[in-house]
Amino acid sequence: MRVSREKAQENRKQIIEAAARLLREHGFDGIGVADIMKAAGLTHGGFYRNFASKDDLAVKASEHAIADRMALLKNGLAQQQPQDPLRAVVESYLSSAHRDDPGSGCILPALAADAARRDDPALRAVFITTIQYYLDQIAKLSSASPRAGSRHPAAILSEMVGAVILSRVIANDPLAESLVAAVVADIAGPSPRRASDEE
Amino acid sequence: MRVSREKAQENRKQIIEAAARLLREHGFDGIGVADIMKAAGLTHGGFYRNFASKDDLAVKASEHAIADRMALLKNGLAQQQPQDPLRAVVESYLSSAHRDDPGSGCILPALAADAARRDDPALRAVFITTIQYYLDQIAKLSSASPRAGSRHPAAILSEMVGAVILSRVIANDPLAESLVAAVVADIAGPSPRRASDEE
DNA sequence: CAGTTAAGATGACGATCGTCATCAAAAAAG
DNA sequence: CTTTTTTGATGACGATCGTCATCTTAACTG
Repeated sequence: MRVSREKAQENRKQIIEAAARLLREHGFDGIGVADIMKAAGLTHGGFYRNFASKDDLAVKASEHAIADRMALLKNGLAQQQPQDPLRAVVESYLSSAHRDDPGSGCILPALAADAARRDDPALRAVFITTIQYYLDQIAKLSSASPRAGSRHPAAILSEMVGAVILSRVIANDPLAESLVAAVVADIAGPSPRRASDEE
Repeated sequence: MRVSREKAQENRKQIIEAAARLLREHGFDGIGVADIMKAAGLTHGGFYRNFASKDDLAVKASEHAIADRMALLKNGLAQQQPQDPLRAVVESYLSSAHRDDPGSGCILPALAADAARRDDPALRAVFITTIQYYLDQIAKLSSASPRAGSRHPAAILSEMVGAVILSRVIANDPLAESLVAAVVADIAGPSPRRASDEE
């Protein structure tokens, strides 16, 4: 049952998107090829016409996931134009929306520990690129922030990623909310008064 | 082939220790019961006389792993008596010895992301206890540190855990060393001059 | 329109998964 | 010493794993 080239290309995109979500939710070893294909609305048969291996898909899915996130961050900043962009990014990264939905979130808290266990250079490369991207962004944002660049971007990124991971493992425990609040305040300073009543 | 009670107890300990190492190295879904038993010097047959399930073993192994780490931290501080204990802990946590050997390291960077994906309350409880323990220790240590308690323990712990995870995924890339150095300096301040030439 | 190409469904492969029934054998209990 | 108990080895179960061969079918090529 051959389909049109456009349909085939769309199917391939569906596979990558389903994989991006399911791999982040269940880990590289927590989800199978068949389940990914089913989530994409296909059977497992056509998989190896699209990808060389499951590892290959993992690379493509990770790339797609992080490209999505980069676009989301860029658009968010462009239309919000926050006065403290670093705070805006941290609050978004540590929001319950992000913490409670790893499937559409950043690959670093979701998959970095998994990726560290593989010796797939292509996969590691995606994570190196991702980390470098975040470091650049944080450097740029924190220089435009009230607490101008007082900390190294690597420190801020580590703290953000660690906080998301820890908050996820203790989700539903009151400890989670206090941890997140402490980290937001640590990075962006205490919550500012509303813009209308600034001194 | 029955063995003595002492031998049986020792075997059980071997299983837990092998599991603690292999689970941290390969993740909960990355290693099987048979391989764990083999690493413990046994066959897979006797497993379910010792543990109710693989999940049950994961809980016991995580508990053992963190108890081991707590003892190591306690002993290290007791015999070193560092003048800046928080710095000593951070430097140890971010040392290449720890980063390059997840199998005998802290369960937070190794398994927290994995644990967050399971809805096993017993397993989550181990991680909640572990996090609470670290928060208490950091609170205690940082009040005895030169940079006295200026930051919330949750911020410091998140940063430490995140840094280990990120450094592991980019191991062998020069970025890893600079990230670790930046995080150590961020938490403990710039490397102090030797004690002999303090001002 | 006829011939060719390729996408995807079906189904199977060997391996491995978690789990358990069974059994041999030696330790413990009497 | 005899009997009972229990450890751990053997082996198998159904399910699932990643991967691939085959075939149908329809899109593309000429």
